Amino acid sequence: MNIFDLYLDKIISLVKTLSKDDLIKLPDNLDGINVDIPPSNFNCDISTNVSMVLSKINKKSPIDIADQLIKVIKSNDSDIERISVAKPGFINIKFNSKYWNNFIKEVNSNYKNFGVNSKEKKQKYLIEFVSANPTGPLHVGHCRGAILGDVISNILIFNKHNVSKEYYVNDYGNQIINFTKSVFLRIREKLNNEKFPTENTDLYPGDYLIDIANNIIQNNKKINFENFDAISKDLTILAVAESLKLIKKNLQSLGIVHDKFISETQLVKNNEVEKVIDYLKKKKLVYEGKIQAPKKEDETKWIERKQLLFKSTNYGDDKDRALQKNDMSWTYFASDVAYHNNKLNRNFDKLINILGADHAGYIKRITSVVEALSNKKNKIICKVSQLVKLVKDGKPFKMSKRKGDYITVEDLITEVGKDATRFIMLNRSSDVELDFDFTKVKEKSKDNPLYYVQYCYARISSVFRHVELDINKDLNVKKYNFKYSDAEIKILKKISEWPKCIEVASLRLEPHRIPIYLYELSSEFHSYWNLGKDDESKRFINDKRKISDDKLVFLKIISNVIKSGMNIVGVDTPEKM
RNA sequence: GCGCUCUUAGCUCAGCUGGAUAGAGCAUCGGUUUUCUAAACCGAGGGUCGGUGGUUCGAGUCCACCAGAGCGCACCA
Repeated sequence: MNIFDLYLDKIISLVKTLSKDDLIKLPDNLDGINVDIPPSNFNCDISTNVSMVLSKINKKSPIDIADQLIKVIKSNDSDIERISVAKPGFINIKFNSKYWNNFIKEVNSNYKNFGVNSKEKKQKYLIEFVSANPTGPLHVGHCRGAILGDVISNILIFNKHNVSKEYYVNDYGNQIINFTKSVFLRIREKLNNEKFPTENTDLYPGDYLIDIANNIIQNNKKINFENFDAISKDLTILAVAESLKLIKKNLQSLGIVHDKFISETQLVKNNEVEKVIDYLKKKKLVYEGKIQAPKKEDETKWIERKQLLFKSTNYGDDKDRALQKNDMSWTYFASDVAYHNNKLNRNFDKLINILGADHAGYIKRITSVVEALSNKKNKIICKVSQLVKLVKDGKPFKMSKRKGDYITVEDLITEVGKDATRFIMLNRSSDVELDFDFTKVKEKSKDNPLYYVQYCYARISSVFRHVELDINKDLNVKKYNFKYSDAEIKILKKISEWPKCIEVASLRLEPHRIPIYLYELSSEFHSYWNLGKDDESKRFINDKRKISDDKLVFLKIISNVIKSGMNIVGVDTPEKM
């Protein structure tokens, strides 16, 4: 139940009636009309700009139109306490207590669906995220995209969409060969005491490879680790499986579970790459040609060569993209084309890809391919998560893959915990770089928004505990005819914004709006709570250790909104802290 | 050189797809605990929304140009 949308419908049907009776002229397009939250310094609940939109065509000032409209609006709505016109021509409405009683009743009895965007068409989504190379455990850099993807899924699921979460396993190509070689050398180190060549920069030096090597030795006693070429294929499968085990464990400790893992090697094996490229050739979108050197590049070093190219310039990319390497094997892009074709064949309504900032340049070519393959625009949405700058003790902290001194997800979770990581990573728009300060995130104080919101829920729980009620049980109130104070209505207004928050978060795939909303709601609640210090009548529990129904249902709906918000974010709401 | 993203208070950032007097937190200064949880609250100071033009009833928000920061620009994934 979105009160802003409901009122917008009301206003629109009202002006339509007026126009039928020839009392007012309407423009062709009514989309400009909206019903919004007024700034807090105006003492009213909702406001609308109708009169500004109607002003031009009626050749009257917005104020005059507004004066005309408020009489009609008021006489059509018994829930209005006060209606007024403000400066440029806004119509401001304040509701009476009957309205807020109905609101609170509605929210309490349908709390499970409060906030769900019911007008959105239910769709089938495929969201691909993380997809880090299976060459070792995840590190901090992967976290943001992982959490972003997970919470976007949660929002879509909350809105009753069908969502499939997928991880694309890049188990094909040079870096995998290097990885397998590194595992092989670690095995040799263990079995034959041959020193691992740490000076070779192509290899993976990390200590986790020793564990992987040990596991493989333990479980595969029959394999003869003499000749790399003889066993490289089998060893790749084993090594990737070990990596994926680590990655899945990392994801699990972040609270993330993917529905499906798709292997690049499998796509290549099934000839899906050839098939899709043949198809694109027939559509004249793949051809043999040359790529010119970018301006920056030293032209003497540039080797121009005929190769298979995809015509992404047809779709606005700056150059066509290579599909084959000079050894004729497929490029990463080629198998990604096949992967996206595979996605499209599974009949999803929308595809979502979550990418890291360093892959942002990749978006154009992949959206081009999806457009070419599906003949549809906007079938795929790519969402970029910007970098996370790590800060430790007030100083930037650089990770180096070379030295192997990067912070893994496991380190992060043991140090700051899953909930704090998720909440902090989401507390900013994904479009901006994020400072992740270890010392601050660990602090259990007001510096940390997670605890601020959790504390709000814990305070409400403590009231329920004191009056011996279960906060998790449904609350049945027989009669709603309460009188709420201005301070309480302020919070009810904030509650009424929850569906709007969800709507925008889901429409624009911006999950950060949820933690921000929860913080604001908590702030208003804490403020209200402290009123009880000076004024005993504002306390929830009275001197007879009882709580009245109005306060009880008021607390209940706040706690429900916090709980469903925190569920979407994927963090706990402890009843005691 | 090209592309993408960003620029809002001393610092870190919100700003609901164009609305009213631009908001939080931190930091600074000053207050509130015989109390349902002080992990909280209240108050004060702090702003040319990077710059210049444009679009319109109305711009932090949209467009153009300029400046600055980050990321990317092979047959690496």
